[in-house]
Amino acid sequence: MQAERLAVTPVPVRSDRPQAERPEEVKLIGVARSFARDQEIYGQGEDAELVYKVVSGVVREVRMLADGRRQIVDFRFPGDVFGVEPGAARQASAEAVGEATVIVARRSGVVAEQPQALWRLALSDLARSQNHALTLGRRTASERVVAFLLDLEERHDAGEAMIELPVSRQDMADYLGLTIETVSRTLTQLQHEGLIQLQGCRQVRLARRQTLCELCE
Amino acid sequence: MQAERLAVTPVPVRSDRPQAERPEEVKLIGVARSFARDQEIYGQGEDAELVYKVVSGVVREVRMLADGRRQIVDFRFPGDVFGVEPGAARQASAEAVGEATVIVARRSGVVAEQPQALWRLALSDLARSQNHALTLGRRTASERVVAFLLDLEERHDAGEAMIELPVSRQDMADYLGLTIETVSRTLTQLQHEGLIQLQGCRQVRLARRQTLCELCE
DNA sequence: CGTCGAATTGAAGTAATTCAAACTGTGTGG
DNA sequence: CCACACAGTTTGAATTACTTCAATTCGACG
Repeated sequence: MQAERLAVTPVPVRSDRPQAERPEEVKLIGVARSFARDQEIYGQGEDAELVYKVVSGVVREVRMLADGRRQIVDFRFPGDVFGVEPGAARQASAEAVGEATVIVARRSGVVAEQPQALWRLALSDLARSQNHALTLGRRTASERVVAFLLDLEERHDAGEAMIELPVSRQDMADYLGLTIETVSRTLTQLQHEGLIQLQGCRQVRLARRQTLCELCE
Repeated sequence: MQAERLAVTPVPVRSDRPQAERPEEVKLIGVARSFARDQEIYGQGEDAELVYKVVSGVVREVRMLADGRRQIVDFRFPGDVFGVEPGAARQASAEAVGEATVIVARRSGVVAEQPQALWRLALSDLARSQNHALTLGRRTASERVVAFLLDLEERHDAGEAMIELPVSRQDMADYLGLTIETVSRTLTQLQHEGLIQLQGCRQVRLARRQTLCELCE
């Protein structure tokens, strides 16, 4: 786990993202740290004095029940800031999905310097979360999977036809409130229906965009 | 729908709520408006230039799918501020659950005067929403209902034994991602297990608190 | 007392889960 | 370079929690 000083954020702004979604970038100046696959960045209940920005890799925010049931509350991609909490204690834990590196900064400093940007961030996270609640509460398995794929594509770098699934089936399942088997079955079913094409288990091409979008209303 | 000028907020702060949850009250100065049962306060897609504070009654925030499936994203009780959005357009609609009166203010004014309080509000709404996602994604029907009852009790005014269910079975169902029948069955089942006592369909007493809490971990 | 919307209860159906087995692909050591 | 091992994924069959559809009951209100 190396640590080095970094000038501001060297992360390219994704150009395809609508401006409303990224109103102003939160700028983090701090130390870079790398985490191994599945390594915990912070844990539920810990002190929430640090905030983070993804440089590379993917991070998942996780809430767990005592018996091990797991809900992934959101994924964080390069450029995303995470770890800002309402109270002193972390409500969720954060883990590196694969190898990931993040910039770490003190919460207090960022709050003092960029209150506006942090507020916007909280509001857009809230909107995302409420959307997620709609998915979890009212959509069927295939609607959930399609919603996830479309969200991925929207947050994805380029407009390439082939998008990379950055997370395992288990992570998809824990994000979508399903089991790994249901996710897998749903993907192959979508493929049979000609709505997507899978290439290995980590590459998807979305076909018939229109139909896919309609599936999520 | 009467409208009159109101001095600051005449709403009593709930004393039982932990301080961390209500770090600083957002103060709204504005016009009071009353809404009839099921009346829309604002609709999905409308311009989000106003913010609201509940004076009396209960408000639900609703997201809908095209075919009518409905997810209640949160309930707002007296003292709660709602309607602050990340963008220009409303992501959800808000409706009065029963007769309700709210204070209305311009977003821009509140943002200018109380950025800090609004930020805290957004963060605590986010925490609530992520918790809700855990419930919707990973909890069973009885766990969901118990979680709802405990949340209600926590937000409830006094420490009275009997708590009033402020919403219909349909609203509970749409909040918990269940059907009205499942909610009803679950409540009677909890009663048979001696975990709650129902008095009519709007009054509940929580018994065996410890066991109830353990059900939600 | 009768009416009407809301809630409860019952029976049948189903989407998703669970349990179990087979497959795939990737890295490792012979 | 091939064979093996192993983790992740896919597929299958049986089960189940929740839904759906259909009555029935409750309770507030004229």
